[in-house]
Amino acid sequence: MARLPIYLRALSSLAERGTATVSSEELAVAAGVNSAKLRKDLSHLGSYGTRGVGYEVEYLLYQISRELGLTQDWVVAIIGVGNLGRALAGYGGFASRGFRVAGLLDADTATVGQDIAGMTVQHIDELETMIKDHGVSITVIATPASAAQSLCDRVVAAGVTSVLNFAPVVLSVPEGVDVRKVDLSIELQILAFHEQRKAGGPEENGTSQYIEAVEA
Amino acid sequence: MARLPIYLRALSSLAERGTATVSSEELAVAAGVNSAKLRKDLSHLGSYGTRGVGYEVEYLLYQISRELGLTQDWVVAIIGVGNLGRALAGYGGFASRGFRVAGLLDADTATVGQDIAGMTVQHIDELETMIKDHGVSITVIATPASAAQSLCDRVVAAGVTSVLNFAPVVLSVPEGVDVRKVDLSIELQILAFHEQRKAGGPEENGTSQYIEAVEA
DNA sequence: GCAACTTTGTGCACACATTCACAAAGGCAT
DNA sequence: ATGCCTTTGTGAATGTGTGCACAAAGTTGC
Ligand SMILES: NC(=O)c1ccc[n+]([C@@H]2O[C@H](COP(=O)([O-])OP(=O)(O)OC[C@H]3O[C@@H](n4cnc5c(N)ncnc54)[C@H](O)[C@@H]3O)[C@@H](O)[C@H]2O)c1
Ligand SMILES: NC(=O)c1ccc[n+]([C@@H]2O[C@H](COP(=O)([O-])OP(=O)(O)OC[C@H]3O[C@@H](n4cnc5c(N)ncnc54)[C@H](O)[C@@H]3O)[C@@H](O)[C@H]2O)c1
Repeated sequence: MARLPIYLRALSSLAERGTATVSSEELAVAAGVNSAKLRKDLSHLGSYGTRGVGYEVEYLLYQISRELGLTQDWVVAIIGVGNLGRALAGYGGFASRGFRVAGLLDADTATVGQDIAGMTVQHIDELETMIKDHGVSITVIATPASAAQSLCDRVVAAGVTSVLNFAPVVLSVPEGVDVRKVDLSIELQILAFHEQRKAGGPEENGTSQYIEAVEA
Repeated sequence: MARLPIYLRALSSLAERGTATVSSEELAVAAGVNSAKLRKDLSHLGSYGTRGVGYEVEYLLYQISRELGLTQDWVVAIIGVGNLGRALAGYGGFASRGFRVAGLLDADTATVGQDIAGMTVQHIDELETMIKDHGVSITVIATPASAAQSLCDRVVAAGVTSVLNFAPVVLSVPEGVDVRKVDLSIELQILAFHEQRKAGGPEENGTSQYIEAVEA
């Protein structure tokens, strides 16, 4: 379930504050969801709550981590070390959740060899070698859209079955490979859509030059 | 509908290639969705297709842009000019869709005054002034989690009703304000979850030190 | 021990999204 | 014109997610 990471974060925050147990209602508020939904989500992992009391924070933390596969480390490679790739490379939020960046790869000869966040950028020709040698299981693509599909094909051919894509293209992959997409432009467009609704209201017209006939 | 931006991108790509009309089937493949779903989505905007032929690319492009509110410009402010904020500031994909970055704001005195992507970083104290003077309608928060909620409160108080949040916290806002969240760590965790499923399969056990009793 | 209280886990109803399948609609060739 | 062929738009069936509401379960106080 896609909400487990949010619960995990809320629980971590509670654990740091020294809270021992938490009710579904409290945790739901912290996670920004309905308490019934939270209980239903958690019940899918098993019965980890105590009626009349709530959930033991540390125990639930462990169970969710295990369910998400965070009790083991995952090896990540970042392809494309431009503006975005650099930001990702230097981001501390990955390592803290068991995601280890094994390497950075780029095609630009001026970028290859640079030291970024304690790593040396390698040439994209090393891609397959790096995946095999470091046991990379998740690949992040942060290149221009034009290069994304062929790079995706290469990492899939090298055995990677999880890809996080920042390029604004729909990647096509064989069955069994998971692609998740982060597209800031789409997020902004969705905000703009709602913003327009709020401002304009339900005034449905203004097709301007395209309208030719109107029915009664 | 959240898929319209994807259709928009596919259509733009077709338009560049000089395609005049496209069938729901072709467009669905390009967007990575089912063709019936695509037709139903488009039918919510009105009847813009021609039976036996398909959809006129330019016309549909305009209709979707209008529906999404992209026929007007939206003014964006970016708060927090760190690793991520810099990448966003320099990203060309915003301007090309009618999102104009009006300003960059930060609290760090070493960052304030720097020129980034043709803009001078302003001090966060200028936040309210900037929002009013430039008519900012969408705010991007790219600060550490600890500062996000109070900054969010400030922009909402200043009249902004759309926020794109990169900080790993659940922002609480009054009704009528839209918040969208981009959380890379969550994306990676979801990939890890599926990766574990693929590798481990349905071997459900291994609760290790926590297990105490097992039923038959 | 017992009763009152709290909180979980879940049955149920409802809303919404997805997909299939097909009739109606329009273009095109003859 | 006429009939065939393609493709839309949508009814209906199915699936999925959400939230209410409550009984069962467990705790705490007396
Ligand atoms: N910067 C942002 O805030 C932002 C926001 C949304 C989406 N994106 C998307 O993320 C991607 C990267 O954005 P960016 O701003 O970092 O772009 P960028 O141009 O700064 O960086 C792209 C990097 O990819 C490298 N590259 C190009 N072809 C390659 C190849 N075949 N193999 C390996 N590396 C290759 C380039 O050398 C460059 O270093 C783009 O697709 C962009 O649309 C970026
Ligand atoms: N870098 C990434 O790839 C990445 C990935 C996922 C999430 N994030 C999240 O995005 C946010 C920013 O990440 P980053 O890597 O750019 O961090 P960063 O530390 O590089 O940048 C944060 C910036 O915010 C500024 N800031 C702090 N408090 C402020 C305030 N009160 N008002 C205005 N500005 C303030 C700081 O001066 C700094 O310039 C963080 O919450 C991080 O968790 C980053």
